[in-house]
Amino acid sequence: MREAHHAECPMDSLLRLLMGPWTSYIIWVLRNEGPTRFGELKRKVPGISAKVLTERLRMLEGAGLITRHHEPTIPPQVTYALAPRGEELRGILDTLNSVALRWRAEDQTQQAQSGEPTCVPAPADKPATSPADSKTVSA
Amino acid sequence: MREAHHAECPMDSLLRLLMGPWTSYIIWVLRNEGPTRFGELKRKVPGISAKVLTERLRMLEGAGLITRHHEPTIPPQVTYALAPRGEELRGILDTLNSVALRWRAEDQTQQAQSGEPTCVPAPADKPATSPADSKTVSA
DNA sequence: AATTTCGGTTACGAAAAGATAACTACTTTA
DNA sequence: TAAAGTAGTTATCTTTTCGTAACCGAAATT
Repeated sequence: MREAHHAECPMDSLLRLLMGPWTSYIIWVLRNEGPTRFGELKRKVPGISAKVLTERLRMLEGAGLITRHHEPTIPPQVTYALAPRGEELRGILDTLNSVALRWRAEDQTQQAQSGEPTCVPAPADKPATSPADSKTVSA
Repeated sequence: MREAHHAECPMDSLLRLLMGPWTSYIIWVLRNEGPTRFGELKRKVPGISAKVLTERLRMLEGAGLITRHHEPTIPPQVTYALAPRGEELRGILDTLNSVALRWRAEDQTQQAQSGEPTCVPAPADKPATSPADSKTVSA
């Protein structure tokens, strides 16, 4: 019902995709941690259930934002990573993050990020598989 | 429950704010149409109910993204507009829109935006953002 | 031999969100 | 006099979503 109203708008579709409660956080974790396995991802996203995590992952995969690599070993290993399109989102997420950081700093009218948890652990993230730096920093 | 997990992350808070079903669309309309009255806004967002629209508007206002100008005339006129912080989001929304547009074009592997509805009517938007008349009645 | 691990899926109940409609106050219009 | 319009609010009902728990197969571990 909600997706039938103005789904013809590309941005709205994208926004609608990114809109789910955990969606952005999952992308954020993948962005910061690099390729991550299901269980580890679940551990990284504190309160999420396997059901919702699977659901979001499937949605994201269907949208081409992440990839799913299934290693059919006996304890199966499923690794998720940002797809090229997910990588394209990095610039936007970074910009959004800087805006959010700035606003918070303005709200505090004082120190921006002193000992504050920044959610983005390190600028030098794990070069797990994608050594390609943010080449799509558009904004 | 959902907002207690990692609400300390500025970006997640912002994402969480932008996340609501109609939220982004409202900002988008305000961005494209300029200051808009409640009824007109409701007409611009096809399937929204007054309840949800009010709720989103209040939330957005509380976050400082939009302003609410209440003219206490007899048929009351309430006009909503992007606040400075809402304006700051324009770049991000534009980038996101261009990404969405590009992806859609890639999906079609052919013409990008021929006769497609673009959701962003005109780059030359209404300059009605003068802060002189927006008193911001504050809740 | 039984349990644990891994990456899920399924069913079920609870909770949250949303839709709908009625109602507010006041003026203008028919 | 009655209806419409403006900007909502409130209540109730329905829909959707979410969390929890159980379960899956097979191999490794205890």
